[in-house]
Amino acid sequence: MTEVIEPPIETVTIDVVLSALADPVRLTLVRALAAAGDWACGSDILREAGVTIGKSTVSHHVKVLREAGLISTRVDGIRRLFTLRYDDVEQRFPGLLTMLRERAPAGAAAERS
Amino acid sequence: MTEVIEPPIETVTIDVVLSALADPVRLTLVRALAAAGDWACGSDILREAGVTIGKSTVSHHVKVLREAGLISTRVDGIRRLFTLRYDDVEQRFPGLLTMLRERAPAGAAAERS
DNA sequence: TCCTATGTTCGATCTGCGTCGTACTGTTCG
DNA sequence: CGAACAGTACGACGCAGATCGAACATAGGA
Repeated sequence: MTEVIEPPIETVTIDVVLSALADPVRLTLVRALAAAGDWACGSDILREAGVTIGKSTVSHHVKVLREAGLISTRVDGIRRLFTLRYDDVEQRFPGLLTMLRERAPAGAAAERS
Repeated sequence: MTEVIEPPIETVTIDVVLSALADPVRLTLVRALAAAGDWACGSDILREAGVTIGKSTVSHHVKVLREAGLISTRVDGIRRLFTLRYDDVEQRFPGLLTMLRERAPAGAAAERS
C-alpha cells in the first residue's frame, strides 16, 4: 500500500510521547526534523542529526515516533519523506516542541564557573 | 545531614526530565503528588498512587525525580515529605505539568470497536 | 534503653529495548 | 529483465535500568 497511516492526534497519550522522546537518538532525530522544517528523507535526517546508526535502527526509531504521533511519513518514489507533525503536536501538547528546541547541554553542563 | 539538596531549576535539561517521566511508575507518582497538592510522605504517595512496590524502589524513583528537578524533599522528624516543584517546573517548562494531568488511558485504549 | 517506623544504600536479578545484520519488498533506471 | 537504492521486517545480542531483599541509619515513643 502506498498509504501511510498515522494515529489521529487526539488518540495520542502523553505517556507514549514521553516514552518516545526519552531516547536520546529519537530526541536528536526530532530536533533534526524541526531544524529541517519540511519533508526530509532518512539520509537527510541522519546528516542533519549528525548520528551514524544503521538504517534498520533508523527505521525502528521512525516507527516509534510515528506511532507516538510526532512525525508524518509520505512516499516519494523510491524513498520515504518524514516531517514533524508540528501543528498537530502543538495543538495536542502546547509548548512541548518549544521545550525540545533547547538542545542538549553541549560538552556537559554550562557550568557558571 | 538534614539539608536536602535540589538542582537549581535553570540547570535542569529537558532530556533528563523526559527520561524521568518516561517510566510509568514515576509518572504515576508525579500525578499522585500533583493530586495531593502539598507535602506528602512515602506511604501517602503510595496510597494516592494506588501502586504496591517496595520502599527501596520508591526511594529510587524519588531520587530520579528529585535529580530531574521535579520534586522537592523535606525532613519532618521520622519521615521525609515530598512535593511537586510546581512553580519551578512551570517556569522552566511551561505547560508540561498540564500535559501530565491528563491521566493514563483507563482500561487500556478506548477501542472504537 | 529497646523497639518500631520511615527511608536510604547496596548487591543481585531480570526484563525491556536499542542496536545490528540479514533477508525481503518495492521503485527507478539501464 | 536485472541491478542498484531506500526502507521495512525479523531474529539475535548486549546493556541500561527497574525491582527486590537485606542491612543500615535515624527519630520517636514505650
